[in-house]
Amino acid sequence: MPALAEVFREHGYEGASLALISRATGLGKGSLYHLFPGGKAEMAACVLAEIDAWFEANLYRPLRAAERPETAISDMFEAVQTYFRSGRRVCLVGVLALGGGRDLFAEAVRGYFVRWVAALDDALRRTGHDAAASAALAEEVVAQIQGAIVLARALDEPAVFTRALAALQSRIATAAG
Amino acid sequence: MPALAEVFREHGYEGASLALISRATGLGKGSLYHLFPGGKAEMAACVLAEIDAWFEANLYRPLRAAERPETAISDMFEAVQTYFRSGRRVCLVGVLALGGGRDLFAEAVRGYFVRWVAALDDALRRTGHDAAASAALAEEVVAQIQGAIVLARALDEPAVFTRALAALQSRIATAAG
DNA sequence: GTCTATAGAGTGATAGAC
DNA sequence: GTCTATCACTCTATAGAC
Repeated sequence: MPALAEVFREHGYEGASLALISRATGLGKGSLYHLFPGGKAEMAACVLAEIDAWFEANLYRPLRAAERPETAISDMFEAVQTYFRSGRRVCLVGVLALGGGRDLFAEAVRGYFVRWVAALDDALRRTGHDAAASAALAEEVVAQIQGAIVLARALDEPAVFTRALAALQSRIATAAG
Repeated sequence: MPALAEVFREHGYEGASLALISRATGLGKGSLYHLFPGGKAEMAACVLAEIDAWFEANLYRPLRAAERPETAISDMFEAVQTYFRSGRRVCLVGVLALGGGRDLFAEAVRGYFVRWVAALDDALRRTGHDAAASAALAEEVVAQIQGAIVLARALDEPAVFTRALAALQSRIATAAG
């Protein structure tokens, strides 16, 4: 299942052929269609659901529930840095947002980002930002993370991603009131 | 040719089939292979070259050459807003950076972003930023633009893109010394 | 005739579905 | 493994310009 996710990340939805998936997972086509009767679309949907669950458990919930929101935000950046492997690993949800099977997964893609922004907004507000500022900042932070992945991959410089996260953290710290 | 670019933007490299390209451009396969003997790869390369030339002429050169860099930066944001249709239109170079024929076009993709960041860095420096600050800011701005496209598409809210550009402009203005 | 642009049937390979 | 559809691509034929 992690192998399946990696195939979609590396090749996108259209580029992830059943042959590639079969090789990466070590499963024959028969096994794949037994596990996912809906075919490739269901495979991608399952991967998306798993990603969503991971982010919900490891990022969104802590951001909303933490007693110390500053710590939760700092933990978020650490988790993001690890998860995206300093920008070497692509965000599948972002890839799907730009193209590929966009219409098929529009709802899941939308939910992922809506909840990320909302959770971060929640945490920022509890650090003392007023409503308007925290909403805008949350949106900027999530967008910057996505853009940093694009730029780090394009330049083949993971340092770009790391720098972007550091800059965001310091902006949040100085903006906090 | 603009139609060709739009097919790659909308469907990515792998997703842009010759059938789609043929329909979108109104040209038969014979014509396409006459114009682009190298096939699909050459079509995408030509589109990339055209995009690159457009950005060079309309963004990079003005940023580097303008007598009033503040105006050039402001013009850049206006051009970006128009070009990406408030985030409704995707950045093909960003799409290629994330997946698809990444290895085929790595050099072109890298050059596009390197020159964008460098040109903006140049302009920012001439507005009074010191070298370190302007380099960091240029990188952040370009990444934020890419991320804003992802987020605006994912949420299906072009306003996200417009807001992001406005926020960047005000950050540049307040940071200027 | 030569050259350039067009169209489209037809190639083997491979896609996803079963 | 077997299906059909579709993939990128090749090839032949045709049109008009000069």
